[in-house]
Amino acid sequence: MENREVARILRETAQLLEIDGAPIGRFRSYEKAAELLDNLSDRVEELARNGEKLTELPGIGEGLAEHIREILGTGDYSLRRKLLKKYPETILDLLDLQSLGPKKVALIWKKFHAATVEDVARLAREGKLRDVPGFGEKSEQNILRAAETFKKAAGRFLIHDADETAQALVAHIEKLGKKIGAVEPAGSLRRRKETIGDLDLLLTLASRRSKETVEEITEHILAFPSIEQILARGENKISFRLESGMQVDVRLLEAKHRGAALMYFTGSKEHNVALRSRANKMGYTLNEYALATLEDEKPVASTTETEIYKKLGLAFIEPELRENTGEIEAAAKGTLPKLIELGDIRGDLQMHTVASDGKNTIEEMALAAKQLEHEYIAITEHSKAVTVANGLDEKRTLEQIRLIHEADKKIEGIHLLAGSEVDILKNGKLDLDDEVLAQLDVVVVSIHSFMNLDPVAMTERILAAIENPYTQIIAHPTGRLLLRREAFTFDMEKVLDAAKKHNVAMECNAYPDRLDLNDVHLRMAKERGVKITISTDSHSTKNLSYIKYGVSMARRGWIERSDVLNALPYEQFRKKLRAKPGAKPLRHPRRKSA
DNA sequence: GCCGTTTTCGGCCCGACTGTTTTCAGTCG
Repeated sequence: MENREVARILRETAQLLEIDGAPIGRFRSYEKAAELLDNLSDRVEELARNGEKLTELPGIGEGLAEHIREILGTGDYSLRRKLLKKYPETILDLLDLQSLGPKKVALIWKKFHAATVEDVARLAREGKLRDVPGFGEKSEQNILRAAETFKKAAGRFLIHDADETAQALVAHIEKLGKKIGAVEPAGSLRRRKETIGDLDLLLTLASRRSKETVEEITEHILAFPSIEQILARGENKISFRLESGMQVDVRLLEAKHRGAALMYFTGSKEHNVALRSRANKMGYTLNEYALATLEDEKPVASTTETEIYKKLGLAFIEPELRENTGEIEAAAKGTLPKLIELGDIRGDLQMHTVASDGKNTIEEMALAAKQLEHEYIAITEHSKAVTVANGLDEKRTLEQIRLIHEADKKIEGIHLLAGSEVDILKNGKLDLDDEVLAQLDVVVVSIHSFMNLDPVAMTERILAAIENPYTQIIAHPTGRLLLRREAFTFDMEKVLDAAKKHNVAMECNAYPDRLDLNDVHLRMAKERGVKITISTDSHSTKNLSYIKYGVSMARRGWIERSDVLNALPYEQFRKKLRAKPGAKPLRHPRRKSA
């Protein structure tokens, strides 16, 4: 059983307990256990099987250890089942409705036995909810709107959609000119998570807060086109929903609070909770305004994040690391990684041209990559098994190799490598003959079919591909498509161990729909010394800039420059890439002037 | 249900906003 499945059962139990009116700490324990498992790189099933003490995990005591064992053993949990006899499972959907929380959901259930979004929406439409204490006409309207949104979308967005929206909003707000200070995204966008729920923007006022300026700023922000609904409008916060369904929160703050606010609203929630607990132990209290002494609430740091971390005895923690997965301990010990940066990237090792399913030619891709200051790229068309993408067979691949090498001679300032994104067939064999594989400069392999194999067969399939002596890089290893398709299930640990053994690199695919490997897997790879490549999988020149999303995912995975093959200069990169059978030593590389 | 530099009992992050309740509970992030 996967960690996230155990976590889901625990989280649902927590929600049901909360609706059931359990004491705050009890359901919090279940919530915390679920968070822990979601972020654990070890499989809890393995830990339990190897007789490891689950109680050594923070927040897991005798009770929860026993519950987790029950879940692993039976696939379900008796308390959850018991609660689900009392409440229908759909009641959990109601918690997703804005303005409804556990208390109100419990009231609605008690009075009407309504437990689906549709039922509650009908009660609201019929004006029956206003008789419940704590509800009124406004609440009914809010519930109706929330029910609409619930139907429309799961409410999460890809990082580049959020990025674009944030840029447009920042540009709009910056038209206020000198009336404001900085406008900057916080929240999960600043942490560079792969999907974003709400957009958090922090607006620093240019001078002391006054009613008139706040009013003027608010009016201007709310004139942003494509606002669908205003959710809140206070002196500190404006919330609205865009037509895309994305919710935006803009916080207005004074410059002296900027560091504390940035920290607070960047999160993650788990990181903040841990920081506040640390602050408490050190005699401080931390909120969105300042770090202050517990004794007399005297502020000691608030303007920059760096000074607040410093007062807490911590090095500055990059936003991508703020998930409470060991970064605070590392910051205290001074052992934080020096994360890879966009500027470290020297090449891009996966892209397509018009020969398969790309939009641009070899030359166009090369020139666009040169603009991004890449030193080298690999052109990697699909192989013949991917018929929908016009994959290349052996003959066309050989011709493509010739064309790439020809273009390489013509184009100055960038090395062009002849690659292929070779399909891993159902049985683990590669989709091109060895003679052709031998002639490629870069062999990237990946799965595009039979994605629902059982975990054992899928693991065997990928291991077979790794053991193939021509394989150099496994592309988008888990096959997930964000918000659309779950990852394949296989034994990542075995795969990574094999990759290490055979010097096969694992890709961090930078395409915003993929971002695969993810942060947790990248960290597992790093711990084993497996090399990483960060590539865009571009299908047009425009996609080449997606490399930044791959870099931020790598940063979330604690990856440093030395872990990444395509952060190496050209010649070193070619030397470090897995050597193929019969490969001649690299002929004296022609010096390419940049 | 967990946990301890105040603690083996009693608290569990904390402040802003909304709507309705005329003094505050519930929700949200």
